[in-house]
Amino acid sequence: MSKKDDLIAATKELLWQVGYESMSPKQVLAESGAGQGSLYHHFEGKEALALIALEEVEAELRLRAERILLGDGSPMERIDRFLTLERAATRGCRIGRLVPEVGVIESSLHAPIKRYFQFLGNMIEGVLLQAKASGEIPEDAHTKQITYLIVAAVQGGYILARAYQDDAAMSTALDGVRSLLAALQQAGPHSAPVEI
Amino acid sequence: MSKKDDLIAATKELLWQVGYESMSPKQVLAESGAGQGSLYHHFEGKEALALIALEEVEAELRLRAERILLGDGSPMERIDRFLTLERAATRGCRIGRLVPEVGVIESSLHAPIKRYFQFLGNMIEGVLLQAKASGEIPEDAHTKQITYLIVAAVQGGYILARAYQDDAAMSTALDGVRSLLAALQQAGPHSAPVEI
DNA sequence: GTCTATAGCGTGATAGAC
DNA sequence: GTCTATCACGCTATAGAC
Repeated sequence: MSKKDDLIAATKELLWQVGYESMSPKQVLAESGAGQGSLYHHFEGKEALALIALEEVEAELRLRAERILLGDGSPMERIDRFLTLERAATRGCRIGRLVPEVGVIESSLHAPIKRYFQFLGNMIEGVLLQAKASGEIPEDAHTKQITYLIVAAVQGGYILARAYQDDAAMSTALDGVRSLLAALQQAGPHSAPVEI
Repeated sequence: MSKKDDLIAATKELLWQVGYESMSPKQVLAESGAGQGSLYHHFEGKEALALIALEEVEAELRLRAERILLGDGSPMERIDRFLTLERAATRGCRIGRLVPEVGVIESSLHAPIKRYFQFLGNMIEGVLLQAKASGEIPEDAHTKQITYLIVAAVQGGYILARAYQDDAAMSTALDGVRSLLAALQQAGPHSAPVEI
């Protein structure tokens, strides 16, 4: 099982660093120390290997989010802890960075990506509903919109940090969310959110 | 000048659709109808062609943002119009979609990208400062953080829409920003934003 | 289960005719 | 200024020895 695991580990790293389309089996072999045959013995090809690797990444990120969002503290404290998580901002999101690639969206790799965002959204919205129930945020706050905003701000924060080549850009964007959520918590129960 | 322009137009389209690393000169030739020699007569190579194309995209997106953010209406109305701009959400941002690629960030293509985000940030923050001056938002609102949040929400909105394969996901995220900005406008002048 | 060798194709770029 | 023909190389995948 050793070489197989080495191949998966190398693929996880390369998917993060160079993405799927630009990741060559040759690079995977070099990074893992395996020979040509090992890859095609254990996996049907590049896509099958990437799928296994990506599903592992998905599990890791889900676990990290779960630990915080189902952890200690009031609902809004947990949201805040999620927003202040330490992230390798300029490296980009291990899952979100793959989304622009056509070869990802139009292949089996789309499934774990969509699943991850759905999971994260459900998790965050659940916490926001708790915050509403406990009175931390107004009754009429739009939890679905705020959920999507939080996820988008994280993803966009990665993009900004990479564009500026500066981790701080992501923190600034996420502090913006925290700042507006703080204002929401101060607002009365009838703060007239946007109509759709 | 005809074939040269055709090559640039084809490159702009392909940069959007498949990105930089996965865009082959062969594709550009097919899409533009030009022959092999035309590309290398007018440009030094793939990177030089992509740079010209990307600078044109940059100019187009700057112009679009400028028209809205320096246009009619109160400052916060203009921000709102920027957030409700019609966007090809599932296609992704023509500039932001290139950011995850190593070959983009580590090449001459990085410059127009960074420049665009700086321009957009300056523009939005300028409008937020006007909003502050006119009393539309509280004196102590953190304009830089909110600026970064707005840009990140747009970029992340594109990612979400593409991950879900649903344009509505982006609108929902941006409605989240609009909703929180509306709450901010309702809030008093001492709404205690997050401390950094 | 792991390796080396190699196939078949597409890439980015060049040469040189018209 | 535009074209076709071609180069050297790297890609994904397969074959077959050990």
